[in-house]
Amino acid sequence: MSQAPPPRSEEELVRRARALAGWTVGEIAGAHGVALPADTTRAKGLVGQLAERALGASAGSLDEPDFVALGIELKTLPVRPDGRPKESTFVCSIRLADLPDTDFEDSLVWKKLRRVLFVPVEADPALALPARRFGAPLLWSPSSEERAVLQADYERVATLVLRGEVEQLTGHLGTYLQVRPKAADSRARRRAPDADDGFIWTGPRGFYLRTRFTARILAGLR
Amino acid sequence: MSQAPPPRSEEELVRRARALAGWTVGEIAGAHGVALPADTTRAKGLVGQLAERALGASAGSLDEPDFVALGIELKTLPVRPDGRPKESTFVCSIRLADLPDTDFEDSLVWKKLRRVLFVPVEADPALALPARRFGAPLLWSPSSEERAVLQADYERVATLVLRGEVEQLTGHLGTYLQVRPKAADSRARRRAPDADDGFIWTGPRGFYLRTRFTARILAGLR
DNA sequence: CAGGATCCACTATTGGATCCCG
DNA sequence: CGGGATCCAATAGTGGATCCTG
Repeated sequence: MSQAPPPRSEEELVRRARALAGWTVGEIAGAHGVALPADTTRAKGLVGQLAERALGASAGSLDEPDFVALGIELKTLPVRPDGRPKESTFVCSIRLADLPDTDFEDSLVWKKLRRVLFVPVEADPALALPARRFGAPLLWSPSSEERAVLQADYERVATLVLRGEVEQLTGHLGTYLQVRPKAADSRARRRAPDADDGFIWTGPRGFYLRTRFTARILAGLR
Repeated sequence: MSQAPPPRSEEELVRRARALAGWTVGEIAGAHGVALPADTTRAKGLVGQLAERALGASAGSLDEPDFVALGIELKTLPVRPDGRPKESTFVCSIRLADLPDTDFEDSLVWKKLRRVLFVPVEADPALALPARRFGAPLLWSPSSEERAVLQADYERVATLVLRGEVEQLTGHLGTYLQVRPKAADSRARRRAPDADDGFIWTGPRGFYLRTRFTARILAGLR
């Protein structure tokens, strides 16, 4: 399986992403020697990982954006036939124990969202996975208003965790940044601080960008 | 059919509305000699008119709140078993021709929403109409934030009408104040200004309060 | 018709549950 | 597990259609 070298500049990364546009998932998978399951249920995440390979993302970066040297995070975005995103976008897991001690500026959320390369991919269920096409990429940074909303969403979550109210962390929270379960299944458990000095077990959660937020971004409504 | 005299003060109106709470629609209808259809489909609006009678609203006020002397508008609010409203709340019809010339301060929307007496009424489909109970009333005025949002919603509509874009007036518009059809049926037509000096025919529309807005109000989330 | 509203088929959104890879 | 995500049942929202009274 081939893996492209890291792009040396933002321009190079954007050139590569533009070159991807119009090709199908099947074509790109073939070019990189990646096998595609027939069933999309068995392929969750594969298109994202394929895009990483094709664009030269540093594989397995943990607390950093995908393109570490460029400070750019890569996100594939499943889009409907009309171009609007279908799903929310995973940002990062929530470290419940660290959250109250981490300012937004220093958070992984902010590190990843400061600059994002969105790569749309067709996700019409009527299209078989190999037939789906990559679309024109969008290199995005939040406006000051967007940043303020993201920060407010983050701080609301941090406050709840600080107060030990982790069970209030549901998908209802957040204007742009949403909180959702992030686990293989609902039986997974993590320790979280409780209201006193102890801890409680709760389901692991992640930060996601709401679909309507990425829809605004793609639509160029700034 | 009996009709209560107008209340002489806000306090008297609220006393009457509180006295209504707990009684059923059937009981109040009986007390006022009003017949109730068996079918709720044939009774649309009747509970609202019954509440007007019972509380002494000035019948047939047009461009004024129901209690003209008090400046208070009466709205019955159909609520689910858990107390949350089921439907949006009609405010007033949209006079398409006048809208662009009328500031929010002078609008019928603002005249009616400045002060509203909400009277909840059970609206669980499992309950027959006569068995549905009136709930505890809430005398409400918009906070400054709420007013600002209502005004922004209003002005967005006014702008679209001014530009002749009446076909953009759909239920999607508005954070708190929604635009919806307001007619006996979909064949009804009204004249509306077009982009030039002429007019086009379009369906009559009204301003409504979104269900989520009245839900916030009832929940006391201010 | 304007004011008082609700019905309901359809679509869109929600958010908890789940799946692959290394 | 953490990073890459999507699935899908249930709920909420939409808005056209409709109904009564004066």
